[in-house]
Amino acid sequence: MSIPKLIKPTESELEILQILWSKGLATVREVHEELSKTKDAGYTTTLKLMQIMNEKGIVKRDDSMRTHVYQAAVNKERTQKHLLNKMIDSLFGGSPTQLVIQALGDNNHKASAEELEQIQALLNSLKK
Amino acid sequence: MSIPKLIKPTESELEILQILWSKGLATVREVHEELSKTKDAGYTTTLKLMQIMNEKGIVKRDDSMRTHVYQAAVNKERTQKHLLNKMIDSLFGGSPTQLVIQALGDNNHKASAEELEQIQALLNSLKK
DNA sequence: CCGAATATACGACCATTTTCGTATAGCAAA
DNA sequence: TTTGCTATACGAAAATGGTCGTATATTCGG
Repeated sequence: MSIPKLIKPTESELEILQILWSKGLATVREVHEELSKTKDAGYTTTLKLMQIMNEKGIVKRDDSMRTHVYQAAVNKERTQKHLLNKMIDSLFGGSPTQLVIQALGDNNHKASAEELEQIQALLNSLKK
Repeated sequence: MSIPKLIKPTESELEILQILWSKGLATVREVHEELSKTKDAGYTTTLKLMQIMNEKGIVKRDDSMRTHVYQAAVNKERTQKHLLNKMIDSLFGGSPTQLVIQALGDNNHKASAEELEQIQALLNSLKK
């Protein structure tokens, strides 16, 4: 069994990963278009980033065509969990509860009744 | 009215902030001693970090004595919330629920029965 | 008063991340 | 085939974060 490697994507890499996670497969141009909506950077910048991510093994690419096709090489949930753990340790003294409380009390991202039920269900299963 | 400025502490700065939040007031040496428990860096490194944090306004210091006394200049809860929001947006598609689920399902940081109750209480109050 | 201990200030170095200019090649329409 | 668009490759500058050496000042014990 292969231990999931320690991945620590940078800010920019995370932005690209998000796009790849949602698209599945994408070319540099597609990623760049998407990125341009919220960010202002040149095409070659995006290209370089993705090339480096490829070297790091964060993404995979099919370069059999002239236009290369990329996809994420790291698991979304695992990456989320990993970064979340880091935040729990570095910002919440190792207590996920504190984090959860802050997250739920967040007024910018209100949770819907439906979502609350979802959490309730999880909570119930944890209580046992 | 002045909106609290956007703070984005680095990893190292966060470590120092944690110590300052717990101690209230502390000298560079005290912070350094504490830091040394988990990290291996020279005294002047810690000093420099804290000097920079002072310039950035992340910490305040009283330099009326030879040995300066530092304290955090940013609010703990607000900083937590701010960084949490960033993570929710950048990694969980804006859904705090997804984050909460990941956090509660974390096996590295198991929540105690007591903590679960705490979350339950919060959940109850949110449901109304 | 002298020297050791301890404090801050400051500059420099190094690694990493981010940025982009430029070179070069494929491709397709005229 | 020539022109123009689009692609990748590559190198290098710029920005950032972290590290520490060294200089200098203060304090205190003797």
